[in-house]
Amino acid sequence: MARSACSENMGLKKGPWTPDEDQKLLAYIEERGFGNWRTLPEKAGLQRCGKSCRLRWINYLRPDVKRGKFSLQEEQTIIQLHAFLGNRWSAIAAHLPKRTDNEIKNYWNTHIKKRFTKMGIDPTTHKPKSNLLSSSGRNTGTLSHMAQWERARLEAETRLVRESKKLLSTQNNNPGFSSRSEASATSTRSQCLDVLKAWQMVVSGMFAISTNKVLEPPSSSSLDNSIPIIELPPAAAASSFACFGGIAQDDLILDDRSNYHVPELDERFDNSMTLHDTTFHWTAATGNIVQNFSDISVHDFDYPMEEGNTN
DNA sequence: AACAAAGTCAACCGCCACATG
DNA sequence: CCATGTGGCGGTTGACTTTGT
Repeated sequence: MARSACSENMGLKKGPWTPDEDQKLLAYIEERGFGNWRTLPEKAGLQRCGKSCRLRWINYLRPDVKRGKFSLQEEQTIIQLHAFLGNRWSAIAAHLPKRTDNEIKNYWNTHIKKRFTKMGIDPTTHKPKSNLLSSSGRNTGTLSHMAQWERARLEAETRLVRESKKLLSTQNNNPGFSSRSEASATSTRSQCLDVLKAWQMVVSGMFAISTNKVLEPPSSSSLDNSIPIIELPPAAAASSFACFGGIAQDDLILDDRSNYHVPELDERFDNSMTLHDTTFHWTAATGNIVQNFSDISVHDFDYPMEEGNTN
């Protein structure tokens, strides 16, 4: 049976929401929870389709939605995560508390993307356009490897969220509980700052290797063989992890090959994917990308400062 | 002041994945 | 398995606002 799209639902209103409609939706959800989006509009006395209600709630009415300008930190996070994830806005949004995927997508398309283009950087690959041909092999290899990690991790997160949904379905009709999406997002956030952590470690690794560079022949089967692998000297690696990654030095375990592991990440990766090796290998190829991030992020814009940020 | 162009962002659309029967 | 319903996602649109001439 063919499904009817929102637009095909006769007599249903489209376009901008009125304050009255907002009030109806809000009141209904506060009182009874949202349960089934498809049947909600009728119960709430709205001439809208369920999808429209859901979107309005998620992007605008939800009490924990943060609106307004993006801070410098938020923007950096978006850029970093976009390098890993591409246009997976919901995954990116999971790392930005109180921001919606739609808002992030809009911000990317209207602000960041333009700035990238202006600076001659390809917004898709995050690489200077002039370097696309010459260096694509190296960087693409690194990023795709990282993306592989992240893809697998996201799959695991999806499973987690699905499990939590089952739990939450019992709470759905509790008026005090605002939204499943909210709960899912919260659950996801609490579980998965790994990417950011990992990225920050990439950055820290890059700085650490600047004076202690040790090149080794390719060793990991999971890495592009053309990429020279840089092993962080234990001391440098540990201190930089502790500084940048938000991971205490005590959390790191040194294995018999002098590689550092983060048990928390190891465990999570083990649960979510097949990794040949969860040891962190940072490649020189990452360097220029990170440099680009910082160049771009501080480029001629006024940023609202986060509380407590003295930059 | 009037108009055009550019920018912004809320909302829609179509597709997909997953759950359920 | 298959059919169907639902929620969720990313791409896109278009109304509205701001900026430039």
